[in-house]
Amino acid sequence: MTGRSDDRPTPSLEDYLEAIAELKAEGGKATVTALGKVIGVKKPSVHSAMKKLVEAGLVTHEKYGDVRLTPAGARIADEVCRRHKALLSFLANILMVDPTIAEQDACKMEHALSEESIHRLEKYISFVRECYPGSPEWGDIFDRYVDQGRDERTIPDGDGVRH
Amino acid sequence: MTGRSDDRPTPSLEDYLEAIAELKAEGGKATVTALGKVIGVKKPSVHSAMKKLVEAGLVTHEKYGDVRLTPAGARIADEVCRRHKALLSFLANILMVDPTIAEQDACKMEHALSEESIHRLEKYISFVRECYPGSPEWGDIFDRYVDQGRDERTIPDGDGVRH
DNA sequence: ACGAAATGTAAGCCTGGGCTAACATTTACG
DNA sequence: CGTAAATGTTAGCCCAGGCTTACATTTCGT
Repeated sequence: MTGRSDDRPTPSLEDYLEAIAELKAEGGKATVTALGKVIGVKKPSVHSAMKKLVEAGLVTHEKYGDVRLTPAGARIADEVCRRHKALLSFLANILMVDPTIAEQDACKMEHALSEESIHRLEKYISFVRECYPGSPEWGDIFDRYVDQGRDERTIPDGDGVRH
Repeated sequence: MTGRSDDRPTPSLEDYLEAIAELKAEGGKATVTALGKVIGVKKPSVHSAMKKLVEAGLVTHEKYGDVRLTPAGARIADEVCRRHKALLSFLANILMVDPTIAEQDACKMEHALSEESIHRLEKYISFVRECYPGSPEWGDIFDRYVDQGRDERTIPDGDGVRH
């Protein structure tokens, strides 16, 4: 009863599924070279990854053709994308981490979080959004807090992190 | 200017460093078998990991002796531990994920987050703690929100996850 | 429509990080 | 104090997931 099909593909394979979905979403074809560029690996690496995904029944890939997600593959790709979006939103909009770094971190964390945690994170994000509707102060307040260590009054707490 | 010594050991090696620190903290010796039990691997795996950590100058390990962190190793172990604690605190205390799952997720994510994100996460945690000092309502409100999809009024969102 | 450029595939290598089986050393107990 | 149990080490294997190099197929431009 822990969580449904928690037999996730490996992080690497999840990345490939995500990239395939991404390319399709942009109206393009998921070719071996395109995937290689998106993910940052060489063509033969993509090829062998596709072999594994085909075996797992997550994509179809005819010789010299493009790659397509099966329903099962699409479902997983959506899941990964959902995790990515939630993490990115939290990092960028709530923690207000630099967008580039937030993106990098989301890419890595999206493979590490359980379904339960992501579920609650999504809820938390919308909860915060609804409880502080469009509050423009929020960013400033938290930003000052991060830089100074306290809200208004400056009382150094000496935790060593300074920057 | 991106981030200091961002040449982290691999996730696996970070786990070993963390475990060594943990064992010491509990007043024990970091032996090969103890490490194997903590991390969940066999002795030879520990052994070869230690070889790498010795090469990297992060631990000392004399033949048939116990393992000790060098200053550099201790510094990294502390960092990892800091990341772990921040993530665990966020998951367990703010998202209120089940403690066991929170612990598992923290273990995996602690290798994925950048220094910048962890820094801001730590600040966020104390910020929330200070802004909602001991509010016992908080947990209930958010909990209901998670289960119901809205704050007070019940508007099911049908996302299928139920538990 | 044919050959060059782009694209896809195959074979084989490397590294990280596990494992087992076998051997070495140390520890502890009768 | 000597031997069995515990502990540590070595050698050699496996898998994931990259890589290069070489070869196959398709696409395109003239």
